[in-house]
Amino acid sequence: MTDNRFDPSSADGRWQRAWEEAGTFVANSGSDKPKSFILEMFPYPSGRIHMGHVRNYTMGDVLARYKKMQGREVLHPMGWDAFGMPAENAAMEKKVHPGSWTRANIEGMKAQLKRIGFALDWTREFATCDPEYYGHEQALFLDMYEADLVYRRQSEVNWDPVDMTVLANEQVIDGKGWRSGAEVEKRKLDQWFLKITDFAEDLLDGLGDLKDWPEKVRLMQENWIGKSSGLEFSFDLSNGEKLPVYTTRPDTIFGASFCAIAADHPLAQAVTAEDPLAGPFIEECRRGGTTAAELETAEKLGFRTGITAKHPFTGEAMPVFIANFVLMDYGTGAVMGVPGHDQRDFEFATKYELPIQRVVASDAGQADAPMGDEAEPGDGVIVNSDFLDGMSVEDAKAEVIKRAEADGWGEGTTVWRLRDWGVSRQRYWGTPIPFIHCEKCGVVPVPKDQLPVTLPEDVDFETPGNPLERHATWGKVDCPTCGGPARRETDTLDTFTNSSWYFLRFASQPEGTPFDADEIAKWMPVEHYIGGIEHAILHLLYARFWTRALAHIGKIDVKEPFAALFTQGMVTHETYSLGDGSWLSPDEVRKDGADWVTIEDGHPVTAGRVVKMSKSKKNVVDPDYIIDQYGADAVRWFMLSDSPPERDLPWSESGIEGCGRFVQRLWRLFDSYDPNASGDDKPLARKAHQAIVAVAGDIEALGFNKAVARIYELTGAAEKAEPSEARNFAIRTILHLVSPMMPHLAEEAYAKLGATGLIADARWPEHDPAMLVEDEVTIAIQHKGKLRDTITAPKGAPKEDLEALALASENVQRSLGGADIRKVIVVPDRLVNIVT
RNA sequence: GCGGGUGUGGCGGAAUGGUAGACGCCGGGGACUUAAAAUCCCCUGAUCCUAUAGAUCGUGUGGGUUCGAGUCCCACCACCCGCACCA
Repeated sequence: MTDNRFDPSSADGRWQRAWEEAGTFVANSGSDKPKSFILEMFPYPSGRIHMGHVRNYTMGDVLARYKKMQGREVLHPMGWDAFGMPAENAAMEKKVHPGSWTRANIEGMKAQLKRIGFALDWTREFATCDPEYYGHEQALFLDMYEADLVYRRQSEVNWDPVDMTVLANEQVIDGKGWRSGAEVEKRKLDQWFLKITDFAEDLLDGLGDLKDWPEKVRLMQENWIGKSSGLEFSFDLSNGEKLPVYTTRPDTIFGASFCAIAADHPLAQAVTAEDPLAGPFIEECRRGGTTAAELETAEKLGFRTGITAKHPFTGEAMPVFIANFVLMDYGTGAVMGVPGHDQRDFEFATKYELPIQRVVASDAGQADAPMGDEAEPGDGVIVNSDFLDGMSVEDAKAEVIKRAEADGWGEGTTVWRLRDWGVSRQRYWGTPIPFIHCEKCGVVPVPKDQLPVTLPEDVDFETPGNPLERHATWGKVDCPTCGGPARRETDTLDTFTNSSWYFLRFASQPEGTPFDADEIAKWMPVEHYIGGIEHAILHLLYARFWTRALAHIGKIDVKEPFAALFTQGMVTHETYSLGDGSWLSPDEVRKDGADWVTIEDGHPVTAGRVVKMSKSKKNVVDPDYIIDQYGADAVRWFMLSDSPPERDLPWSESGIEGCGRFVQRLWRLFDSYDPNASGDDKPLARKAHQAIVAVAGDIEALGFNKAVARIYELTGAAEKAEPSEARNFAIRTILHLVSPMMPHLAEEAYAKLGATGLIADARWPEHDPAMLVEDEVTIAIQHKGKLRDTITAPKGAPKEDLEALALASENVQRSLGGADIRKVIVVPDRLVNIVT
């Protein structure tokens, strides 16, 4: 009895070793082939590879293998985004060192990745927590410092007054510290910043060149950078001072009825000295977290300062409020309130009973139309505004700016929503910021020959806060300038800096320097960058910024790091819960008829919504376990099938079973290959040629689900066909088309069919253009916009013939019922539509 | 709250403004088998019907443009992602 089953448990490892021994996927920068740099966002070593990683890396892998088949020299590397908070949390909870926890995770996850058979160049692997890597990062940071792209200033953090520690936004839950439960306060600290705003205009302009980025990501970045033009001017205040404000709606200036300033505005501080009630209000504003979402959803609160501002045109005295929704970081930290045409101002004015004046209307006749129960921020005609009356919003903006500039009390300015990037973290497990504080010399950079500034190993996490700060000796150094006693900077860099240049280190990793510009030039930009949509703004913007900054200081000659971006969807799974709200994992439940019950004792289970796999909801499946059952190729196939890659992929047991079956189905098809078969089968040969073109197109567009569907179709056709040369051609074609997706099965079958060498080194099949064209097409016939019949006609048949054939149809005649034909629309090779 | 996205059979989805539901999963029926697994074949949006080479309805909801709309336009609903210290 011949065993015609494919056995992944022996084949997977065998071919993975074969690739490794042959160095099949080691990138050769010296090759004269055209280069392709395929990159997926590197993982944080959290402990185990999850299905989301598998999906992400499978997509990149198919592309990498496909590009290789197209004759490209491919760089497809992997590494570890290894700094970050979870390692410190593990240290606190499990009493393990963040470093050893991270290293152990990397080892385990690397083994998991290797089992999936990814075409990765492991020779370039590194972790961002390697002193070598972060040392180079420190050098680059110092380069940026020298180029005046780094500075220090005060900035707010979430402060836990009980744990006496800085909290990440994630650690603030409903305004309270996650561990202590104490009400979080905003506190100002001296912190390090990168001048990303220097590149605001360029980062915005650059989006226009990113044709192969999703439109939505470009839009999000555009809105994030937030270029706006408006008027900056000063109100004369009743206390004799001036209050500079910025507005994007100078056209509505006649509708202004109050001014609002941020709680940490200098004027607010001044008010505190005179009004005993101001202090407590500012304290109130200081409570709670620092996130924009929190600030904007919080109730709008104001404090009447008693100061008034004089309207520049009407001379009217308007009250000045301290308000919790005004941001000190944006514009001047003060705004004019126009309740009629700004929703936030509207709510504020309603609450504090301030006048709401219409100054924009749908037309001039509507000047006295009453305001509804919300603001009207839209376009219209200016009314009730003296010399602006009758102008469009746009003209009025220009007119007010013109008058302000002519009269010298204000000027048109551009303001960016984008703020400089605060990179200071008061944490241990990150890149030490390479500076030294000297009482005599101030803030002094660590000399480059003393890099890397490495993290001390002997740290404790018994108490919250930054272990670097309380380390007995690490911080004590001599000042590099004067030699006197000094202290190391204890802040570490935001982990987003680690991921802002790792792709450059993948492309080139010399020993003494971060990278070599000539090597970089060979590989960059990344041809395809694949990762989650959650990185649409921050990571991608920071990486674009670092690339520009490094180009600006002459380190590289690359403008945009990622030529094409693809954002893949999440892997989701149904959730299971008991009545008490506790979650159950998929392997704790089974289906009993239409219901779900626990395997253990048959307790009824509620099957809940399909959501992203997460440990907290227990709706996870472990890749290792699935590979044990079905092999790597079935898992890879599942990751690519059915769901479009940019959308969520619902994991299902029946789905992976189907994939497992298809692996065997293909194996039987390959097994049925008859080298002695003869004879033609033109329709099948045509399908094969069409598939070569279609699957290539699908892969290049990252439409893996469509490529999969086409392979199913061709497989079905080949299975049904009688043995022939054409059928053999179809089988060989399927083998090649499927090889980037199911590489282990493909290698096994390739060898079985008598080929020498690896299919991983093979070329994408050639197609015959003459074989792509169909002879006959099916034409739809519509009457009254509905399908009445279909006819078969030669491709390219003239309109008159199609019309005649359509009218000859019995169904069509019945539908017409003798009605007069007014018009016949013929779309060649597609349809005939009869209009009566 | 602000910015961005998604919505099509029981499920995942396909469809340059031109035959809605390709392909897969589930389900039903049959073949093979002592039986099962595996495999193979057929059916599978809903309703009506004289059961058909018929009709009507149907792509989140409500309108609109068009000979023709899942696709374009307007308004809405639901869910998802991001909001600068999660990565």
